[in-house]
Amino acid sequence: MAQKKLKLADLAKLAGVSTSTASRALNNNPVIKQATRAHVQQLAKQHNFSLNTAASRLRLQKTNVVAVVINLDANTEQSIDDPFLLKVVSDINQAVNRQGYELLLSNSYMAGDDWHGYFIDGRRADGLIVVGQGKHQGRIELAAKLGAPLVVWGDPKTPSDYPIVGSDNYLGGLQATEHLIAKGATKLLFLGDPGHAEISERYRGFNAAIAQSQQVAQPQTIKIDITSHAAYDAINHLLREQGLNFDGIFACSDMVALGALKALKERYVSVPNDVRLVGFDDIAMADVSHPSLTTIRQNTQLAAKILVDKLLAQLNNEEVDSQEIAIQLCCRQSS
Amino acid sequence: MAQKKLKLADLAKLAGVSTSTASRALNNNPVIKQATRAHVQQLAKQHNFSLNTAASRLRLQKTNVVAVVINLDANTEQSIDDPFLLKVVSDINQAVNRQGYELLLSNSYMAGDDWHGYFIDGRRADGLIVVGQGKHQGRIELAAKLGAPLVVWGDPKTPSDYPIVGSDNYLGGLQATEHLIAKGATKLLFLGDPGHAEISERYRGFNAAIAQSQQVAQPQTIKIDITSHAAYDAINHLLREQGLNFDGIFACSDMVALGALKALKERYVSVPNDVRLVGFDDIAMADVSHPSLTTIRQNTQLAAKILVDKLLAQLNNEEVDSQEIAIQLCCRQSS
DNA sequence: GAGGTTATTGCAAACGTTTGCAATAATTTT
DNA sequence: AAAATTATTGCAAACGTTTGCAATAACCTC
Repeated sequence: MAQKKLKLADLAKLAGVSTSTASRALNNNPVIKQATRAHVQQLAKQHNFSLNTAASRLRLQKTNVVAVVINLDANTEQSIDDPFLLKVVSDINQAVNRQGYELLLSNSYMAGDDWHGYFIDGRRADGLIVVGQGKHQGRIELAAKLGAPLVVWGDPKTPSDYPIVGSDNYLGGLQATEHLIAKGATKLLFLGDPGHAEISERYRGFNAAIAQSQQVAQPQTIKIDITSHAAYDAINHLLREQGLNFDGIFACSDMVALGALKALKERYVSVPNDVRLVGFDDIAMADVSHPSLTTIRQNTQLAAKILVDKLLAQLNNEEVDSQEIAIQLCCRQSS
Repeated sequence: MAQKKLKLADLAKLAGVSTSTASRALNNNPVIKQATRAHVQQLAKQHNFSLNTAASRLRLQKTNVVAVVINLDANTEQSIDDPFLLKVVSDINQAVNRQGYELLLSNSYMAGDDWHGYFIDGRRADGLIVVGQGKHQGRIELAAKLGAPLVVWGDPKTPSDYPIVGSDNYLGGLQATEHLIAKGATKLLFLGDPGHAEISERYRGFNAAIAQSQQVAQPQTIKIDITSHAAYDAINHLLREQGLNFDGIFACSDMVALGALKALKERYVSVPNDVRLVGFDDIAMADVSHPSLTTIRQNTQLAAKILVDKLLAQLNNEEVDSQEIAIQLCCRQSS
C-alpha cells in the first residue's frame, strides 16, 4: 500500500517509450501510432494512473475548474440553507460535471473583494458563476471589468456588462397575480423585499396585473426578508393588528409562502377559500405541503446548463449576453 | 485592462528583491527583515497580486483542497435535492473554509471507481469527505485501503477502517419512539428502509423502545425510499387498504414524515390526535409545516466541523476514529 | 580592527506536465 | 537502390513556485 505515486515518466518507462510519447498517447494524439497509444492507455488503466493536475495546470495555464460563489447579503441573510439556492448549486454542479469541469464551491467572503485575483489570477478556476446578485453589484462589476470570465444567476433584466441568467421574474409576478385575481382575489398582498433585484421584477409584475384589472383594490406590500420565519411573523402581526383584510397573497418565494401558510392555518384562515396563496420557485416542499402550494416554477436545471454554456463560451472568447428563462405556473391547491 | 498577469518574479522586481526573498516575504518568513516583508506585502496588496496556485501546488505537493463526494445510490435516489443532504454540504463548506481550505464538490460518478487515483493521486485534493455511505461501501473501503485520507458522513456504529462521523441514530430512534409511546401511541408504524446503514440503526432504536414497553402492539414496518413522495404513496395505500390501523409513526427522515403528513391530512386523519408523528433530521421545513413536526435534530454544523477536523488530523498523520454526534429531540406539534 | 557570530539575501534546482522542433524509422516514388 | 516523402518518436525547454545551501552584510566581542 501507499506505494510511490506513479508519475508520467514512470508510466513511460513501463511502456518503454519516452515521456512525451506517453503524454501524447494519453491524450490520444493521432500523431502517435495506434498500437502505442493503446498500449500506454492500457498500462495507465491497469496501474490506476492519473496525471498530476497541478503540473498539468501549470503547464497548460488552464484549470478545468469553475468556481461557484454564493453571493449572499450578509445582512439580509437569505441563509445559505435556503433550499432553492442549494438546488441551484446542485444543478450547476451537474451541468459543470457534464462538461468535464470541476466545481469549486465558495462563500462570497472567501475571496475578499478581489475575486478576479483570487480565483482567476490565482489559477484556482477558469471562470466564475456567481449565484445571487446581492445588493452590492459593485464587486461583480469590478471582477467583470478586470476581465474575469463570469456569469451571474440573477435578474436578467438588470443592465450589466456581464451576462445574467435567470427567470422571467416580471412575467412570473404577472402570471401569479393574474392567477390570484382569476381565482377571485380582490384584496392583494405582496410579501417580499422589492429592494432585491429579482424580487423587484416580480413586484413589477404584481403591480402590472393589478393595474390591468378593474375590481382589484389597492394592494398591500409587506417588506420582509426572504425567510419563512419573517413571513410567519409578518402575517401573524398583520392578522393581529388589522384582522383579515386581504384575500390573496403573492409571496416572493416558496419558503416565504410556506411561512405565511403556517400563520394562516394556525389562525384558522382557510387556504384557498379565505385566502389564495401563490409562491415562487417550486421547491420540493411546494408539492408536499398541505394544501400543496401553487407557485411559479423556476427551471433551475435548464438555467444551470445555460449558465455553464455561457461561461464556457466566454472562455472561448465568444460574446454572450443575458438570457431569460421561461417560467411556468404550477397550479396546486393553495389557490 | 487585461494587463499581463503579475508573477512572483515581476513583483520581486518591483520590490527590488530576488524571487526567493519575495516568496519568503509573502509567507511572512521571519528570516526576512521585517521592513522587506512589509514592503513586499504592501506591493502585493497594491497590485492585487496572487500566487499561481498551480505552480504552488506542484512545488508543495499540497493542494489545500478538500473534495466532497456526494455518494448516492443511483437506484434508491435519495435525490441530491434532499434538503438535509444539501444542508450537510453547506455546513461542510463553511467548516472547510474556516480552516483555510477550499471545497471541491463532486458527484460520486465523477471519479469512477478509483477515488484515490482521481482525487488524491491526481492532486485535485488533499483529502476526501464522503457524504453518505451508500449501499456499496466497497468503493469507500477501497479508497481507504489505498491510503486516501478520508472521512465519511454516515452511521458511526458501522465497523470500518475509516472514520465515520454521524448522529447517534440508535438513540435517536429510541428517543423518538419512546416519545411516541409516552404520548399514548400503541400501534406504531416505521417508515423507511432498514437496509440503509443509518436507518437500520434508527430502526433498531425503534424496536428497542417497543420491546421496553408492555402495552405496545407488534409494530408495522413499511420499507420505502427516502422521499416524501414514496411516503405519501405508502400512507395513502395503507389507509385505503387497511384503514387507520396505527396511531404513531416514526419516519426515518423529515421529508418522509412530511410526505406522510400530507397523506394523513388529505384523508382527515388528525395529527397529533389520531396519529402522532415524529421525523428525523430537523430540516428547516420541520418548523414551518403545520402542524410543526416533532423530530430528532441532527447537529450538522457540529458534525461538519468534526468531519473536517478529523480529516485534517489524518493529513497530519494522526490516528482518528469514528465519532457519534449527540442528537436532540425537538418536540413540536405533530406529537 | 580582526575574528567570530548572526541576520539577511540570492542562486539554482526541483515539482510533473506539455509541446515545438529535430531526429529517426518506415514507406513510397522514381 | 537512392531519393523523397511521411509516419512516429524523443530531446529539452517552459510553466511559476518554494527551499536547501551558499554568499554576503551587519553586528558583536575582546
